[in-house]
Amino acid sequence: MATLELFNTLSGAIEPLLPVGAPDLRMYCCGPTVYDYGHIGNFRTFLHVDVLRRFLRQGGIPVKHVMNITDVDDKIIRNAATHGMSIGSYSRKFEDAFFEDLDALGIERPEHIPHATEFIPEMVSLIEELGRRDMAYQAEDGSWYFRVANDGSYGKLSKKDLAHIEDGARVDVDEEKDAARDFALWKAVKGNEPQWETPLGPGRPGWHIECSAMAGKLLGPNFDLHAGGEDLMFPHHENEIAQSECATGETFARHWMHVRFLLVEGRKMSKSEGNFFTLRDLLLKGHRASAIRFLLLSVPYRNQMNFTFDGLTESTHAIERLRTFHQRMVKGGFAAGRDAAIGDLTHKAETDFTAALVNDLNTAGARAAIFDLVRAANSAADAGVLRGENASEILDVLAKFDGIFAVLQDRDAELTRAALAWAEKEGRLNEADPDLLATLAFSDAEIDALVAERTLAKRQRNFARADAIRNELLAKGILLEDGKDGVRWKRK
RNA sequence: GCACCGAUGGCGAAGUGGCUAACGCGCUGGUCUGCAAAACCAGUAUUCAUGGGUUCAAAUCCCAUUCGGUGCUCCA
Repeated sequence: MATLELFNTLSGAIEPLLPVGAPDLRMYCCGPTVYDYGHIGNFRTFLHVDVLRRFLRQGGIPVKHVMNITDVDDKIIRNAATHGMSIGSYSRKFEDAFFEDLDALGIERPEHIPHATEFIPEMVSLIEELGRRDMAYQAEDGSWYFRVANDGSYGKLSKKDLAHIEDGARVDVDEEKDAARDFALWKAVKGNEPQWETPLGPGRPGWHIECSAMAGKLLGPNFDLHAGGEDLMFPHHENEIAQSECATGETFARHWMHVRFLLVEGRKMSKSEGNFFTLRDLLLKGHRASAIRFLLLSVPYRNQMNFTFDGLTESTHAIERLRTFHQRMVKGGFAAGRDAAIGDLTHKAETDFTAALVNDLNTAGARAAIFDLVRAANSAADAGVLRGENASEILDVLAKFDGIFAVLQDRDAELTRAALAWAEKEGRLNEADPDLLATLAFSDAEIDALVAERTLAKRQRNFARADAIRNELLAKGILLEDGKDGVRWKRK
């Protein structure tokens, strides 16, 4: 397979991404700070990183992927206090929720998931090394800061005009720091906040040093790729580079991938705009996990994407079509043999699919290649030209597609039920869509009984009664489909 | 204020110098059906925000304008 060509923020150019110095591709992706439930903007980033790792592995490149969990920070401390919970149990709760959400969205687990609080000694030695190299200093209150002025290459990732930032009115003036843009490596303890006794003095780590310590420990001083949301580019990633490279003298990550922001209904997602959604919010409204995944992947990672409810409906329909087509191929019943023209189209779809992803992970293009195949194959099947061997070749291509997009297997109902069970436990069932609840409250047995009655009515050509039952079920969100093999029903 | 990104059909969106501007959804028509639904098929932008320029050739490059978004501060 051709080598993936991925945009590199550091160089500003599209470059091949290959493992260097190790058989597997070593990558680090900034994980969540577990202070609340994840929102769909968070998941857009993790979803696109998931596509990256799935595609690399599909191309035969093993991946060593590290994603951290920030389990101590100001927001966790604040929220835990207001909920009367310990820091540990509070962050644990949201970490568990985060992984449930990743599973619901079909996001694979990284190979390593380190917790910030487990790497305090590594952070301390990193800061000590920076101190020895005159890149860090301790302020009067005991906090440690990074001395930006001594780092000649500071700003190389975000290409900031540093002089301008220094003049900026929005940088807080901190009495403790030597320079406004110096950033905290180690925070001296305040009050009874969580703290660690270390050679640096008592305190807790700054945010940026966590990632440098964990990436350095698990991936080595230099590695292949560092990924994250675009907002992390500055200052977080810039600071990671500064700390790591000044301490080790080596290039930190060679390749940097940034996923662009998500808009919701055309505006930046924010609680005050009323367009802030967690994954759980959407599941409770009756949207399917698969549709959310598919929609968030439908726009390539480097483009800003507008998340809308119309888009969610569209994705739901698109997935239905793909699943129906997949079932048609699985079911088979085609004449033996192979049609050469369909075989060529199948091969072209596969080639186009891979070519799109090789080209800076063009997920929209990859999707289009598969829909081309769906249309061509359906036409061929309708015309009776599609043969058994064609179907199995097509299934291979669909497997390749689903190895990246992961939407063909229908786990949606199960995931929605899980979300409802969670809402019930949290006393938030009132946030669920009433229609969704009504539909789920209707038992399968009740539905089956009505469907049977309707089938009987139809056989007696009592269409008025049959249609009345169909409408009654429809009003409760149950759709009936009369197929050749009997009646199929599904919840809307 | 400074910096950066974007503007493609009803909606979402690919395409970044050269065949009829992908693909999805929607819509319209058709097949199927007792009628529907579902599924499938077909059709659906002479044109790429606006104005100028470069070129044999521009949605694609350059300049200006308008609008939208983002960063500079915790944020995926």
